[in-house]
Amino acid sequence: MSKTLAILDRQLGDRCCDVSARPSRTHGEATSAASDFEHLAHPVRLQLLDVLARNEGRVCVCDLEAAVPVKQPTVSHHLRLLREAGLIESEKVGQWVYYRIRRDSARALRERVQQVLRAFA
Amino acid sequence: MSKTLAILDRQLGDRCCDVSARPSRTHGEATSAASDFEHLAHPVRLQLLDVLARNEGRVCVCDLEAAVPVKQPTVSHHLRLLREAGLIESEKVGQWVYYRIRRDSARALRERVQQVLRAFA
DNA sequence: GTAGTATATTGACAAACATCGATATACAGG
DNA sequence: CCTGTATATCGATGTTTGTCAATATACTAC
Repeated sequence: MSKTLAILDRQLGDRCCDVSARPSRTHGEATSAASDFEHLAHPVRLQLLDVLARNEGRVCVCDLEAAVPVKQPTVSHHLRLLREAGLIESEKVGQWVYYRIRRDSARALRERVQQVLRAFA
Repeated sequence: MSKTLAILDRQLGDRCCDVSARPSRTHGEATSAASDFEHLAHPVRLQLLDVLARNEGRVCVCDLEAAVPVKQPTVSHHLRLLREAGLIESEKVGQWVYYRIRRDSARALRERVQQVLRAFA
């Protein structure tokens, strides 16, 4: 009766695809969860977040540039993605732009990620 | 003297880019962490893992196909990526192929991910 | 003003990725 | 054998992503 039993009871020669295994989340929910992972799915972005997390509140772009193996426009590109994702914010001071990690967003992200992964392992 | 102080002490007009903010991980380490996230960064893969996690050990491809909004070759494609990542495994039974999640790998993945995210939030 | 520095944006390009139709392979049942 | 079903693979296509040189913008100092 339960969907698990329906699957277990299937024998050789039975019709397949009884469609008893349904996802617990809609595709839309999966898409938004996937976007959390996408933001983290690049080594440069992970390194940028790492540096920002370890240098509270005062890191300019050229410091970040020195920390990763890509050129300045690419650093700006990844910083923009992280900012659009809400994970970092910036403040212009004189000719520099200081970036910092948004701990609240990072924590919320971590909790959403943990919730997804708890269902798998 | 500490790198954090060096950054905080910088004043308007000072030279920027003292390269004092270094990543705590190499680019290689960041690349391997990023690949963990890449495997999870697609809604179809998340839905497949979800169904497999909730239906212990006996889900055939056509059941999975019914659970996601893409065609059968695309399901096979994503299953291959997940298998190559070590997150799932398959067993051929008659004309069907049953997939299951590898709980040990999923748990190891979760722990690596948690370790990365703990550094940010 | 001019010159120099820091950062963002643009535009072009290549590489990677997602998708699917068509086909191949393998198996089951007649 | 042949027919039908389940799954994988191939090949083509369109989309997204990452990268960087060149340029634009904004600021500082003179």
